[in-house]
Amino acid sequence: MEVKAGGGGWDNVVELKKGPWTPEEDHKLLQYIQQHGHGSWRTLPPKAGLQRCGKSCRLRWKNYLRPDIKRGKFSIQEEQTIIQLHALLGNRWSTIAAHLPKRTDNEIKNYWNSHLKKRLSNMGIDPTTHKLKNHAFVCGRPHDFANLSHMAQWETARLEAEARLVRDSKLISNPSTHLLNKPTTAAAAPPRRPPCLDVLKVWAWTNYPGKDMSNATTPSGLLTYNGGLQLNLSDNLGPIPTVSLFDQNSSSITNINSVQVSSPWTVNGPPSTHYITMIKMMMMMMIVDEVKGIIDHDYSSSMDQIHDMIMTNNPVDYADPLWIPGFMQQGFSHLPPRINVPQTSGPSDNYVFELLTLMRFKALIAHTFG
DNA sequence: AACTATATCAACCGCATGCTA
DNA sequence: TTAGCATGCGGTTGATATAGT
Repeated sequence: MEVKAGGGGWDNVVELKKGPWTPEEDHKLLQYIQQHGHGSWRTLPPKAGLQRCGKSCRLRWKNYLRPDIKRGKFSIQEEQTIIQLHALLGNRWSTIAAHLPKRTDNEIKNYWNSHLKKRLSNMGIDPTTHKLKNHAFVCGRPHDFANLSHMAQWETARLEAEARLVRDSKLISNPSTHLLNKPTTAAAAPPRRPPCLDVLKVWAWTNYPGKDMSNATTPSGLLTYNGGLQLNLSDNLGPIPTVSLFDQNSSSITNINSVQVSSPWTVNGPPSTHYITMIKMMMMMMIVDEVKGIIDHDYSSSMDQIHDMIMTNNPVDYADPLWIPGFMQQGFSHLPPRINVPQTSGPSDNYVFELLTLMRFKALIAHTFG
C-alpha cells in the first residue's frame, strides 16, 4: 500500500505515525539532527529511526525542538510588532515571524487567532482591515471606548497615511495606472513631487500621533530638525551630490559632526542622535527608490552598518560608497515636518524601535512594489 | 463532582514555490 | 520547456486544558 502523508509528495511509506510526538520520538529527532544536521527531510525519518513523514519531522523541529525557540507569554512589544506587521502584511506569518526573533510562524499565527484578533475586535477594530468599526461606540463602556478609540484612530490614521503613500508612489512610479487609465502627455504633466517626502511625512506622523504634520513646510533646499540640525541639499551638484549634516550651534561645517555622503562614505566621531536620525531618514529615501527600481543598489548591507553604528555607538568608517538616489539632486518644493528626536545619545530602545520602523517601511514598500 | 463551553496550540493537509534534471 | 521532487506556507482540525455553571 502506498500512503501519501501530507501534501506536496513528501513521503511514500507504509504505516506512518501521526498525532502528538512522544518524548522518545523527540529525543531521536533531536539526537539525529544534532549529530548529522537535518539534511533531506524526506530521507531523515528512517535514518533517525522514526516512523514519521519527513514533513512531520521538519514541523516538529521547526516549531518545537529547535534550540533557539522562545516559548511563553508574548511581551507588549511583541504584541505591538505583530499587530503592526499584520496591518501591513496581512496573514503572512512567516514574514511576520522573521521580525520576531525566536518565535515561530505557527506560534504567532495561533497567538493572533486566539488573542490578538479578539482583542482588536473588542476594541472596535476590524482585525482584517485594521480599521475602526462604525458601530464601535454603540458597544462597550464609554470610558473604555474613549481610550481604545484613541488607539484605534491612531492606528487607522497610520494605515491611511501609509495607504496614501503607496497610492501616490504608485501613481508617480507608474503613470499608466492613473485613475481611469487616461492617457497623459508628458509635456502637460506638472512636475512630480519626489515620493520620498511622503515617506518622511508619514514617518513623522506615525512616530508622533496626534500632531498634524500635513501642513508643515520649511525653506526649499534645507531640512531643519528640532531647531538644531540641518540637512543641506545643494542644487548645484555634480554626478555625486554632497550632503552635509551640520549642527546649528557649531561655528562651521568643518569642525562638527558632519557626514559627507559621497564616495566613500566616512563617519567621523561618535554619532549624535540627530546625526543618526538624519542618516536613517536618508536611508529611507534611498530604500524607497531602491525597491522601486529607480536606483540600482542594494542597501541591505548599509542598513546593517547603520545598525552596528547605532548599537555600538562607535566611530565607523565604511569603505563602500553609498550611492545617492537621483531625486536628491532635484530641488525640494515640499519638505518634511519637524521631528522631535531623542535628546540623549547612545543606543536605546528608541533606536531599535526606529530601526524596526525602518525595516517595516522596507517591507511595506517591497510588498507594494515587489 | 459532573457536565458543558470555550480557549489554546500542536499537528495535519493541500497548495504554492523553487530547484534541478 | 517541462516534469518531478523538496520544501515552505497558511488554513484548518482536533486533542487537551481551563473556566463556567
